[in-house]
Amino acid sequence: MSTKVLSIRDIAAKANVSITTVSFILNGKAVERNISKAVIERVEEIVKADGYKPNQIARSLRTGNSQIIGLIVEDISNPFFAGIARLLEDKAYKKGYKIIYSSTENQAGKTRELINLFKSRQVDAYIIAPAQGAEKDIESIISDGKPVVLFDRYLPELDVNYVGIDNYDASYQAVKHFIGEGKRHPALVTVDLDIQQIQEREDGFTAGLREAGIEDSAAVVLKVPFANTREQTIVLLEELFKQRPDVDSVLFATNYLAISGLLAIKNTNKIINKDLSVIAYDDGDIFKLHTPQISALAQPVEEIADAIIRKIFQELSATTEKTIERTILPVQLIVR
Amino acid sequence: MSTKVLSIRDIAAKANVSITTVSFILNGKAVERNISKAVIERVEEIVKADGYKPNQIARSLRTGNSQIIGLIVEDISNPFFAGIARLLEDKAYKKGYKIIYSSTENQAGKTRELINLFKSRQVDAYIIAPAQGAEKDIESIISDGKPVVLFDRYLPELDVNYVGIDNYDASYQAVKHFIGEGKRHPALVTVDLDIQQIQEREDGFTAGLREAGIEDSAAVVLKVPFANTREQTIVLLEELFKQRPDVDSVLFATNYLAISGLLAIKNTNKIINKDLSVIAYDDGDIFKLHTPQISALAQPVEEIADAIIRKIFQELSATTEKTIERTILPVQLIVR
DNA sequence: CTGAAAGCGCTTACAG
DNA sequence: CTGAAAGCGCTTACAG
Repeated sequence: MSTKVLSIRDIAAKANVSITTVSFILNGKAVERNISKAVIERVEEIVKADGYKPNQIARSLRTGNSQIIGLIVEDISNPFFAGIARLLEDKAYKKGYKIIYSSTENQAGKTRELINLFKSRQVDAYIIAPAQGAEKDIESIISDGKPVVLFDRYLPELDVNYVGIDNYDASYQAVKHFIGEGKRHPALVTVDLDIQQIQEREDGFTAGLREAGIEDSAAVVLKVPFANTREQTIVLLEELFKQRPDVDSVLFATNYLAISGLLAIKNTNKIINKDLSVIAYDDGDIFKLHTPQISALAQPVEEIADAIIRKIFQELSATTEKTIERTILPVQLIVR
Repeated sequence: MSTKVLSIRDIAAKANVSITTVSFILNGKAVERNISKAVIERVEEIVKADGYKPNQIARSLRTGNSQIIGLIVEDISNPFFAGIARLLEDKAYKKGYKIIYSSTENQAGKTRELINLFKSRQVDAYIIAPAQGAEKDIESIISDGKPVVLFDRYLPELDVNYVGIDNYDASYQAVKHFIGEGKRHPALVTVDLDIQQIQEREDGFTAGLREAGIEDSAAVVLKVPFANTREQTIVLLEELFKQRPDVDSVLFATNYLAISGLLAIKNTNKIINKDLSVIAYDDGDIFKLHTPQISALAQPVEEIADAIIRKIFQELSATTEKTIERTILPVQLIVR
């Protein structure tokens, strides 16, 4: 039943040459090795006819690289990460690289396991939206000399490539928009993670308020526990709207918080755009389709994916010293 | 800069034993090999202290398996596939397996490349939502003796495990619901792919109409080209609603068609639930959040993932003859 | 123009 | 209770 898989040895035998010759032909070094046209053609024909594919495992063991890039995100089913993953996959594919990905659920332990897994699979480069606490593990791959690009979340202690957005400015834009609409009581609904990016989203928010002459003490900031189920979050938000009826605008710091928030608002008697302005981080179909449509801080996903891939391949082909690059991309407020 | 990676040889040297002994200890065969407690402890301590991880590439080359399952879907950024991927990832992880995934964009050529890639990486099993035309390639992995489970799409010519839903009955339920609401002119918006699953969705629809005494000739079925951009699809749908003002209910055969459809309906003067009943295949946040909420044919994703994983691991541990299993799960119409 | 041989880091049948 | 050695399928420095 299990058909025998061909090896380079089989091809060499069929073609009456050594495996060395076959290997050189397969790796495009036939010309530089002055292998005769006749032999090249003979071997290529046999390879094609038999559908021979070199065993990448053996090749990896020998060469130490794998043509695989490891991608580590918090949750691949989050549309933002799924979208980035898809873009990275396309772009890497065109250069002959594959992406393998896995979710960490924002646990440093799981991140460590994944990094170890990827290490033991000899991935050639890493793209990581890191969980807090993963610093040591990330350092270890950097010191292995592998290209590493962090995105979405930044680890300040680490001297490493990063592609992200200007979270501070994004939140600031959002508040400015609220104030421009005459709102005086904006709220921020964020997550209780101690992540630089999340902190920046809050800082931009409070800075915007301060500029508008609204005191810090008047600011409404709700930090939703990361581990909450959606149902728990909805209850929490309903409570917020009940206790603070003066809130006239809300900025949601993540797309899933915005979704919970919209569901919570449905259960109140607040009417969006009349009683309450809403802006969500990350754009998506869901905000376009909502009635009314929801304004969003759209991350430039295409540019993010481009910047990541560019840096990865720059380092993969680097002969010279690597330079750390931090790319901060602007976010566009889409008003609807 | 690049710290030296440890090998089993280094550990053996440090512990003053042979690599054979280290290997047996690492693979939990220390007891059956009667290795002394002292040696076991010494080796384990060194392994731990040095953070040694066996090179999986070498292990794969030697054993012929990889503890990796390959997942091939049409588009990982589609929420249905992203959700399934995440569930499979969790379930496989618990059994010590990793999932690697890639998107085919429904092209047989890309499917072939991916299968070849996975083959050359020696994945242990395959989970595939197959594109039409991939039959030969799938046959080749089956004849390699690897476990294969298809899902979402079925290839009738192939004698292979499958996990799917009862598409015929789902569409039939939807039509029945429309008729129960007094609708007499249901439309089906589907895709022009020649896939069994899509055909079944149409067959259930027309069967429901026929049962209600509505003639085939009166049925409105729009087949949207697969390659359409969203904008093209929206134009097409607006055209449909203009030309067939009698349509009083619509079943969308995929989640992305429903999204385009809802956007198109926004541009007409039709009011959902008043002028037009809507049911979408695949449930999601987007339908829950829409105003009004949209009824959906919810695929039992958890059950689908469970059935796939169960079959995969059953075959991976199979000592006896494998039996082909086809699991068809019921779909629930969620009326909103 | 071409090949024999070493070696990547493991596992395991065999021997003692 | 433990180890020497073969071999998985490649790549490549070296030799001719």
